[in-house]
Amino acid sequence: MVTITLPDNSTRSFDSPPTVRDIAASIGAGLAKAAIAGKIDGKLVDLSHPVDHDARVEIVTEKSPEALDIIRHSTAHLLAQAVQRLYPGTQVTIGPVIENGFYYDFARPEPFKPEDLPAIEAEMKKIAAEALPVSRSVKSRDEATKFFRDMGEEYKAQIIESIPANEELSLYTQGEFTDLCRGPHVPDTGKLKSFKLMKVAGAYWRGNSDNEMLSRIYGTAWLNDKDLKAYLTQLEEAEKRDHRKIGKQLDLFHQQEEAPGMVFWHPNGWIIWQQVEQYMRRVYRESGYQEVRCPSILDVSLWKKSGHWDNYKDNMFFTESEKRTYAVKPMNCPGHVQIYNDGLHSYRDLPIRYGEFGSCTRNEPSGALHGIMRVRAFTQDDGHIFCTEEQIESEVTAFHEQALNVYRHFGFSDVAIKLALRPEPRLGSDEVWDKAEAALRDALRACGAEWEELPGEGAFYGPKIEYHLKDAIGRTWQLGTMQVDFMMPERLGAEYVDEQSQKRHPVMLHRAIVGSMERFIGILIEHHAGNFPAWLAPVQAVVMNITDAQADYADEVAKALNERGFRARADLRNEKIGYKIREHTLHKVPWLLVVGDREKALGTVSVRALSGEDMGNMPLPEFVERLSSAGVSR
RNA sequence: GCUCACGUAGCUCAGUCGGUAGAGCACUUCCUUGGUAAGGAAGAGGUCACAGGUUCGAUUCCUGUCGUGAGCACCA
Repeated sequence: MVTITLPDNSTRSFDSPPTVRDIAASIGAGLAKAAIAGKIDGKLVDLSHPVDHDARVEIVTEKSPEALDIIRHSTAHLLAQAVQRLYPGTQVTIGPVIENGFYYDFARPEPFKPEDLPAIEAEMKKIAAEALPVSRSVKSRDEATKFFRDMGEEYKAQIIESIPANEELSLYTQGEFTDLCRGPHVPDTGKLKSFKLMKVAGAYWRGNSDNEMLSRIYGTAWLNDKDLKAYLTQLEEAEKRDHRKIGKQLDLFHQQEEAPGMVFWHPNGWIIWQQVEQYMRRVYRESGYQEVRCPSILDVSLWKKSGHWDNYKDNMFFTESEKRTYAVKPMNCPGHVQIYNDGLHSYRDLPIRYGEFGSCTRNEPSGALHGIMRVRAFTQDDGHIFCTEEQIESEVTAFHEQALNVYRHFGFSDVAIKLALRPEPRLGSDEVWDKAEAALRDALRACGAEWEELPGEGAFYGPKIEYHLKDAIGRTWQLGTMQVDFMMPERLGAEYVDEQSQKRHPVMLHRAIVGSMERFIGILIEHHAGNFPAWLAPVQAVVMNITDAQADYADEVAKALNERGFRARADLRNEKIGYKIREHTLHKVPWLLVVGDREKALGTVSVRALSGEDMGNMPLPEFVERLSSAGVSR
């Protein structure tokens, strides 16, 4: 006798152990049909799983939060089966669920091509239509290894060898295809309806670049066609926001072959940069930083002392002169330590905070470059705080507040915090790392923040807090960082004199809010889809005359606006007003001012917002007042 | 760096099964002076990424280099 408790706390008894499917059927035929999997005491299982003891059981249907992952995982198997039907001899490896879909890595001499995808997808649809039942079986380690070796599936055999001995090995079979898998899976392939293969790519076996490259196929899968379509639409939306495209449309910057991973900022783009920089400069000032500036190249000996040479020499640029080797600086911290070291410091001076818009150059691998988001020459809003251990907490909490304010100011309100812990390899003893990690945890706790911990993700000299922001279409970007560093001051000989006249090493905090200016502007472009808030817009207003008769007045209006600190231009071209409006709308100018005979006679402007909204006719001073009160000139 | 794809006018793209290229927009000139998302006409503009090879002939085919894109790996 087995007693089952359902989520509504009702119970059902069975004479012999029922399967999850039996339980669903006993509740209703409709539920049995909709069932995808089950949960026994919170653990996900297949529908065919027997329940041999009293337990709480839940039927997983499309409405359950777990359903999507199961469907995606099963769709990955569907892909593998289709591939093996069409390309016999292809070895299967792994096929996990990822955000929005799944992938499967295959081993074969010829990698898959984009042209192969339609045929594979068609075969998947065919297998889904066959509605093959999916069955689970358990094999011993030796049996399973032999099973896959006999089929020529060397990678699967290797995976089995890496699974801990105490774990059960389960196999899932659908038709002629069997895969090693933890499960659970849908009961039959007919449950898989809304999927699409997206792209092919190379990927290393076990994620290690020393291993052979496999051929990966990415796919997306959803509960229904409507969700699938919505996802594809969202991808199109992301494509429209691409900063490389908008950067070209709005004439913000360009990149060219002779300077891979570097940016040529055009006048429009540089205005945005300056707005961001001036704003961040104010943040430095208001939070007690002194702005400094360091040389771009420094003798390589300094980078050997700091540890950067050991860890990053392959990613640094070097230059030589008169038998000395210099490194183009990849970071600003050693420079800031030199400024700190030039003079004697008392404990009374601490904390000392230096800020710099520091230009860094790193020889990033060519494959890592991406528009202005990942470049070789970039500028950080980089700051370093020299303080005592006791001051860490208050410095970190103050920074935290400041960072959140900045993000809000730029229109980001959804911020997640992560704490990256000690990596391999690293500098320093475990005791020092314990201390550094504890200091950051304490500070976060003091801020009342919630955070996620990322083991192994810290910098080689210290752990770091990371700020991850969500943009307008739900993508996340890591921006700010706060890192505690007990190593660098000692390595580079930074000291202060304490109350007992003893020399001691200060703690160094590395911090950035927007991180790379290039990347941040790229993110701003995509977040706003090019429709910048007026304070960032390269051109805030364009004054357009209707006919030549108002050219002088339009010019006057533009001049008056410029004199009041706004970025305004007059468009006096001999074009129809509709043409000018279209053009400046496409260039995303926040305000379009139309002046004809009426406006000229009355000294007014006719205002049109970027959205197309007609804001009516108003005297120029009133328009200026509106801009000022909207905080546009900051 | 690795795998695959791509590189044609300022931009977006077509095209050439090997006979040195075309559209729209932008640009220049002229006509038009028009009230809220494209008025008309004419003109100019390209060593088809670069370097080799095959060929009577290469933008087209082959090889290499550089760059770009999508992933992987990397991201102090």
